[in-house]
Amino acid sequence: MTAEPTERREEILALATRIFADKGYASTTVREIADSAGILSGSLYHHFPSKESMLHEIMHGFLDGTIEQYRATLARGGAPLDVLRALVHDAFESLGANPAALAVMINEFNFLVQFPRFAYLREGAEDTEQLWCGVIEAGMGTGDIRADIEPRMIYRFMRDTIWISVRWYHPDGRYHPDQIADFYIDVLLDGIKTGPRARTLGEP
Amino acid sequence: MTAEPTERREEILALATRIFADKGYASTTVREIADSAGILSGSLYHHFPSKESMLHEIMHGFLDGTIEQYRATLARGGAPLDVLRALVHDAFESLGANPAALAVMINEFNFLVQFPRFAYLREGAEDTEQLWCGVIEAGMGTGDIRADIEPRMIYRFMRDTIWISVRWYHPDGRYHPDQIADFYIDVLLDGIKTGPRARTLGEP
DNA sequence: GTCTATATTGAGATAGAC
DNA sequence: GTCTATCTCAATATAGAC
Repeated sequence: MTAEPTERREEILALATRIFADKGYASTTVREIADSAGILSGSLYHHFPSKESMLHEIMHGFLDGTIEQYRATLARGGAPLDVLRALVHDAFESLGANPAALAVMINEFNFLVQFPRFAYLREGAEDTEQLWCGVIEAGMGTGDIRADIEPRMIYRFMRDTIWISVRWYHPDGRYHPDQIADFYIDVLLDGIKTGPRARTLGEP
Repeated sequence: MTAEPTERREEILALATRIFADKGYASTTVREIADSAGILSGSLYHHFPSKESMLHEIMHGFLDGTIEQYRATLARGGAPLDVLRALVHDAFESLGANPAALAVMINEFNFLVQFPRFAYLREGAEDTEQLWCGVIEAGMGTGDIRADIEPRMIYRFMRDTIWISVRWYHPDGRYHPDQIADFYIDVLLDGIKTGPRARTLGEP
């Protein structure tokens, strides 16, 4: 059931991820996946027990990877605002590393999370929320972040605005994920109005 | 083909909109829609020629409604920052009026827009983008909005962050769309850092 | 306006040869 | 590891009675 990760498997899974991201999981047929891999649909079942198992692998891979990165950042410690900046960088990095997997995640999450066999999605999301909110609350404690908003609202606002950028992000574009992260942090912390706090994309 | 809008039709379309929003268009069956209306699947075809025609009606209804509102706001004129605020209010109003229709729109847009018969989606999106960008550029001209970012980036950032809030917005919640709009404008224009420009949700 | 009954297609999945 | 061939089921849609 949990087959060893061969190169061919990974290759097919990457193809499936892209198609799921483009068309949506439900609208994707196993025949399309097989076509893109240059094989027939039946041959897919040598690598994966089902279409859904591919989705599980994609979700698990993405969730586990990002959470691990967040924990490492948190473990390094630092001032709340700095940790928050680092988390934003982590998020954009995972976005840049596998935009298709993230697209699948944000497109299918709400629908899948209702099924018991996808319960791990909710757990992962809640763990992540706890982690971010802890940092935001710390920032409110030090007076760096406005405390008149619920930390959860700030977190979800940040998460969604970062994640949604996958819809226009192109890995081959002119900006590196780190640049985009810096820019995003500026806009989020200082707003889009003119003022002395603003910083441009051109600066390092 | 284009049937007159009876009450029963509208009722069924509203039910379909909610289910499309919850499960996704592709994962929704005509049987589920019929079930929720208390009829059998075959009976749906007395009201609509196909499942896809329901989707078209939902999309058209939402797009046409919001664009009309935007145009009316623009026609009233005013200072760029004030018009921008009014547009944000419009957006949250259309979100509050029919969250399910908006959810369908943002969930299915990217997939559907590739099909020629959904080309009007792209046209509507482009018209809207032009409209907002004109206001943003005017705001840059008056020096109210930082001019080191492309207007299109600002627009898409605003649009996506507003639209995505449909995922946690509850029509029966404690906040009126206008309140949320005010709050959003504050955060977007002034950022989440502490400072004299910040305003709380409590104020009118 | 809804039901009964059914046509038709396309999907995910399987068994065994190569 | 892939192909051939096929099974099975569920989905959209239709025709005509009530």
